[in-house]
Amino acid sequence: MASSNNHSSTRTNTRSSTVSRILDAAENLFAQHGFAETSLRSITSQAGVNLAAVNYHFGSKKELIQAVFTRFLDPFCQRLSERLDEFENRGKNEQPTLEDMLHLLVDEMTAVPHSTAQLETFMRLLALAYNQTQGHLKKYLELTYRDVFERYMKLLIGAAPTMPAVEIYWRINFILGASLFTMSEAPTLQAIAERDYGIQEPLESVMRRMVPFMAAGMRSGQVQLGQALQQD
Amino acid sequence: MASSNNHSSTRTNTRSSTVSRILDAAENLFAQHGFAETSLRSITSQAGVNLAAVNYHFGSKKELIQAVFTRFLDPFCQRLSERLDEFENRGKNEQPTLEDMLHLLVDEMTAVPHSTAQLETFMRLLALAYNQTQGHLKKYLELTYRDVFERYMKLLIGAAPTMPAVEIYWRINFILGASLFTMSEAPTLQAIAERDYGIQEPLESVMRRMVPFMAAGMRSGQVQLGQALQQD
DNA sequence: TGTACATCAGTGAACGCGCGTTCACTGATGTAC
DNA sequence: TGTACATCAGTGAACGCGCGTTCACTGATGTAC
Repeated sequence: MASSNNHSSTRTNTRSSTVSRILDAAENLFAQHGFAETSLRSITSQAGVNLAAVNYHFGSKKELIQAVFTRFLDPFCQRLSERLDEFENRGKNEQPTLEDMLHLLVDEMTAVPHSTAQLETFMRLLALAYNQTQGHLKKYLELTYRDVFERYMKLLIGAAPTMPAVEIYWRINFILGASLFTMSEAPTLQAIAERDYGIQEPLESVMRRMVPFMAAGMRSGQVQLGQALQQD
Repeated sequence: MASSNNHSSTRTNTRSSTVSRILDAAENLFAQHGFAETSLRSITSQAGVNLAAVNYHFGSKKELIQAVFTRFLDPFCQRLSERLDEFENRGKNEQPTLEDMLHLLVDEMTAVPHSTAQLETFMRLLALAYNQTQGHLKKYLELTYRDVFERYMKLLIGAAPTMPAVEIYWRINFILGASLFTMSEAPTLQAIAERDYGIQEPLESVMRRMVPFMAAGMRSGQVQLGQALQQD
């Protein structure tokens, strides 16, 4: 059934809402229960379509999972790539700072989804994908989006303070982990924050909170002459 | 079958190696493939025991999963609790620092497992457990280990710099996320570090790298009179 | 304009498979008298 | 010391269930002549 997969892009009648209904339902159910724990029956019944429609339109459950990610990541990487073009073309003395690079990600992640709820949902999916140990999904994502990822990393390393490359490497992973966790657990964490501190804030605001934390972590141990107290 | 579960602790003949063989196999396979993706058949065949032995000794797959966590977390929390006693009894002017509190966790986590490999395995399991959305596991862990967790948090907050409580709350979650991610992905990340930078280091060393990063992140934006450059 | 055919989205029912769990059973060990 | 019984760990085979996938089919729409 892999060949019939092509129809959905060649024949993009807006009436083929079945495809997007399936994607919507899959996105939410996967985020709530995980990939293995979500059955095609629960997806198709929530979407109000026939069970066989998933295999008809996507070929298999695997390919449906990939399609859910593609729908978010394609426009995200497209936008990110354009912003990276601009950064790369800047002169030597107007290179982006660490904070610029971090805010850039927040900007583009919040730009793609239709709602805050959808952003939270997708962050959960990203974290789930990362936690998959030996699945097809991780390989698929690495392969598909490697180019943009590597361009971003190059600029980020350029903005990082001078220190051994391996130290930068580890700190970038600390940042990545903090982001994935915070955003994928956002709804839970926000609820606790509201209950315990009475403070209600949108996900984007939480993401902005991460920037000074991460920038300071990256710069830790680095002697900053004259600018020790103005770094965020 | 829940009642037959009690035997394994009352009758602790060392010959009941079936139980620990099952736990060993389950620990590794769960970490490699996730809970839902690991069948009892694969666990029992790797352990070299009969399929029905899991239900006989543990009652159900759910309870096996919980037992895997208990085996690590019980001694860990026991040790941690004793260290917390000591910290809590200290005088006002010898309170533990942020770094003390972070190193404390590293100390006790590395003390429990038999090998580095087992530590990595267990960190994967912890991250998997956290990523479970609405499972029995998260509730079970929260309920069972809440007390020690809350005592640790109280001391950590006491060691944190003066800033709005909600800011501390978010930053602690950033730390938690960075830790879970780094440690659960440790084998992969270590392999990349060795390939790209030729540096081979044990997991404990990576965990120690996190301490200054996190401490600096926690203190970001905080004015540090006179001690600005000696904080790690 | 009318007819024949091809293409497509979508359907209903069934398929085989692997899963967690159950159950009657065996054999070894410990205990009571 | 010997016998009867209870308790326990472990077993082999089967159970029913939910899963992803398949397949023959329908009906609507587009195209060729």
